[in-house]
Amino acid sequence: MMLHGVLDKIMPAYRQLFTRFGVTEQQWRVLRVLWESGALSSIEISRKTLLAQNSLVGVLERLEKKGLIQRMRSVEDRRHVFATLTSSGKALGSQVMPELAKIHDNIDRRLTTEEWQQFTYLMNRLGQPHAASPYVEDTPDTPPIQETSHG
Amino acid sequence: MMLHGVLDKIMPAYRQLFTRFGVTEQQWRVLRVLWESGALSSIEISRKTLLAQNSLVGVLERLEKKGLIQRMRSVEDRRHVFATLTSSGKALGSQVMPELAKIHDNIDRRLTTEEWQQFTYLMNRLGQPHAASPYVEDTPDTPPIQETSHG
DNA sequence: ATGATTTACTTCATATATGAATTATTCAGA
DNA sequence: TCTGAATAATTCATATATGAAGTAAATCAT
Repeated sequence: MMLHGVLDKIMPAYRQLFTRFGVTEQQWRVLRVLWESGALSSIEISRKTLLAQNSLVGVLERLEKKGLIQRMRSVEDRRHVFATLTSSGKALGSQVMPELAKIHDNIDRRLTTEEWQQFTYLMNRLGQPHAASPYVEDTPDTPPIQETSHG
Repeated sequence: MMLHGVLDKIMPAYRQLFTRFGVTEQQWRVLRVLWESGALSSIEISRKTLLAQNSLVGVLERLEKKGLIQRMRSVEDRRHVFATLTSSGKALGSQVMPELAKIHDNIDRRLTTEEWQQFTYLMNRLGQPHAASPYVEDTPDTPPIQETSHG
């Protein structure tokens, strides 16, 4: 509940910025990872943005419709669909970045460096189920392979 | 992003429980506050559950359709719509509670008491815009209502 | 009182989120 | 080689999330 509360308080500022540039938060997340990593397959984008594959389909569609990205199937493995930024997609990035930095900076200043470390530490702990507990998180009969995604 | 990551990791366990009982997480949030507070107006439910009014409309509709709650307009102020639990709504609550406690307990154990205090502290700080910044967040005149628990 | 506002709720259009099922490919094993 | 399991992407149905607009009922200022 507290997590939702914090998100409800910090996201509007971001959302307000993105809508001013005609994209949504999720769409921006995709643009961002593309900006940083170049061409990525849908599944890689999914991992980096924490957006589910099926949700991602629509996001990519809308981004392509806006002319910000381009999709194409891989030649080696035709199951993969790669996405790349178009020139206008890159342009949008450089326009939003400075404004984004302001918001990001403000949030950064809300905690000290030490507190941010604490924050990261606590978030990691919260994400891991308690070991000495009878409770078992949804890991049916999956082999001892460490889950990488979110579900 | 980290906040999303944590939510993605802790929510599935809850969701799995709720779907087993035929309700969604949001629907449960509503049931829970009703269980605790009795009859509540839509706007009060909205505040306590952090669900937007317009989203809440649908949630309440579906809960009513399932026979778990009942809606009726206030007589004093006919703008208010109050919701109350039906007998089966209460029954569901007592069924889910124990299971819910297990999950909640496991999450509770992931941090020590001190760490939980740290957590609460950091979350509050994160929700408040940095004072000495030119950046202004849209904070109307909402009174300083303090959230009590993390469950 | 009465028009202008505000308040509580609802509706709309659009964008996700989620779990289940499909499709197209690739891969592994008899 | 042929078949069945595994992958990556997509589709579907249903439930929200969000911002904007609309309604009806209460309040305020004049």
